Amino acid sequence: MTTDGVVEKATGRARGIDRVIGLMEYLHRRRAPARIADIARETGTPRSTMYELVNTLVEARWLEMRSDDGIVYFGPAMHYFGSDYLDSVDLIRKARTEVAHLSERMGETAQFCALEGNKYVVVLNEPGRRMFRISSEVGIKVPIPWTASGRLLVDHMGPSEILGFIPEEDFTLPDGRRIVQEEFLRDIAEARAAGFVRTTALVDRFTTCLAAPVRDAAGCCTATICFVVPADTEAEQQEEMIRLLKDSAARLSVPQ
Amino acid sequence: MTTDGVVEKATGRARGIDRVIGLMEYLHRRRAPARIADIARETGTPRSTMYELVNTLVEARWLEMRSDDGIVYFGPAMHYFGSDYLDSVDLIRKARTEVAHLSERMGETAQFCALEGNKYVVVLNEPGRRMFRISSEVGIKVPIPWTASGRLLVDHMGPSEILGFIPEEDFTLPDGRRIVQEEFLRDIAEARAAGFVRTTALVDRFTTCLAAPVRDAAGCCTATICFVVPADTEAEQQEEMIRLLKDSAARLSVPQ
DNA sequence: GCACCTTGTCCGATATTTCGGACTTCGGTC
DNA sequence: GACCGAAGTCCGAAATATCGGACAAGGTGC
Repeated sequence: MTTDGVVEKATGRARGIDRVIGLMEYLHRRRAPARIADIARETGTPRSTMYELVNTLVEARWLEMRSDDGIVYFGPAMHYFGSDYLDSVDLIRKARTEVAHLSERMGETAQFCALEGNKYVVVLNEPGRRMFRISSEVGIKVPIPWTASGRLLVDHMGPSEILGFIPEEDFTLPDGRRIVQEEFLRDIAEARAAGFVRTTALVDRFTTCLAAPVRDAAGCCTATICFVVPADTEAEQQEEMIRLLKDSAARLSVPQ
Repeated sequence: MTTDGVVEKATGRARGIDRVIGLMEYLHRRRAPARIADIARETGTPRSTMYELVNTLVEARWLEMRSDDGIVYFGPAMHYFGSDYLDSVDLIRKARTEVAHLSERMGETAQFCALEGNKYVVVLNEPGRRMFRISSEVGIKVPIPWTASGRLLVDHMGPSEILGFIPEEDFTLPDGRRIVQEEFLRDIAEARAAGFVRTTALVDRFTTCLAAPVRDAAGCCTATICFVVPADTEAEQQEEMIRLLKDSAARLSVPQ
């Protein structure tokens, strides 16, 4: 994966701001500090340009030098801006409280998820108290059929609309298995009727995901709130989690 | 307040990236969505340039159009990058758990604070359950003497070093009152001995702040964890909070 | 010691981005 | 209905940011 998105003219010249966007998105995909030269190579940016830009960004604290060895990653300024964003969106602000309560109460990973285009993203993630934390990565796009929440987030569409909306290749799981479209559509209908959804061993063999829909005034599922737990979690405990999720989801939803 | 920081050549020309940094910092200071024309004026950027940049940033989801009326504010990408930052810093990741527990347990606002240069900043803020939430703003620089935590964060320095480190004008509170330097130094010594600090009615007349120090291997206070509560909170409850803070702080500190 | 690779800095040329200003809409006010 | 200000778009000119390549400083393997 190289340039992606950076519009270069024929000469290979690009605006600094476009280079910076490419750089930040690269770091986000990578989810780990990177060497400047690597960033330059992977984003298709000339080395001298990248050094120049990184210096500017480090000064602004958008990036941070790690282990003063030419390794950089996101800096505190990104957290401050992101925090401003979370505070500015009413639904997300309320969801933070809910997710925190859920995670604290059950000691399991709780999340708040939504659609971004035709992909699923985790918006909020509060890890549980487990040693080996089960949790997806915030802000990473994932095919809709790979997730429990995905089955709720498209439930306002008709079957053909859903299949038109989700790219064909998204029905193939990371391990190569295929999700049968009819089963997927059936899951969606059942989830809608039940007011929650449960999936087990979808992307991860030992994980169960429980999710409840957050609905807007039109009854459209705009987001979900969910637990991510080990697949062998006691049935009774799962029932309690579903109750809690439904309560939280109701508080976040616009009363019908 | 205009340009601030944006290095303009004599002609008034500046790099796009510098303009963008100015724009984001303006929004952060403002803490509210802004009209594009206002951003341009307030940051000293030509209007046509600002429109161009905002379009680019909206497309990248760094900014978001609010109410499609030319009003913009931070977008989800900032949250994703900020989230990556939080996860990448070990101390902050641990502090998130502590702050969440504290806030949940007592129902009051809990925070994790640090120094940024010679100013104090709130890094993590978990609001309590109060109707009128008492809470400072994440990522906003505040003079050290205005805060309880500030009295811990400089306790590795000598008196003259401290007074040299903190700008003279930072001893003046927002309402014009002066903090006497000798008293400030005494507070610091007492706080160090007690292992916590309490301040009341410093910036805000009705607020008490309780803080405990997080120390590194050298015993230097690199951060604090604190509660922000109404000044009339029962003494007994405050004692419990102090106990909780000390426990949390100990878990975050490097064992001496 | 030598060859080789990587990191980081520096410099001049030129392709391009920024900038100012003109212009069109739109909405409100008198 | 005329006037005014604000929002947004468009365009050509020129100041300059980006780029390639050269270079120095380390580090490593043989």
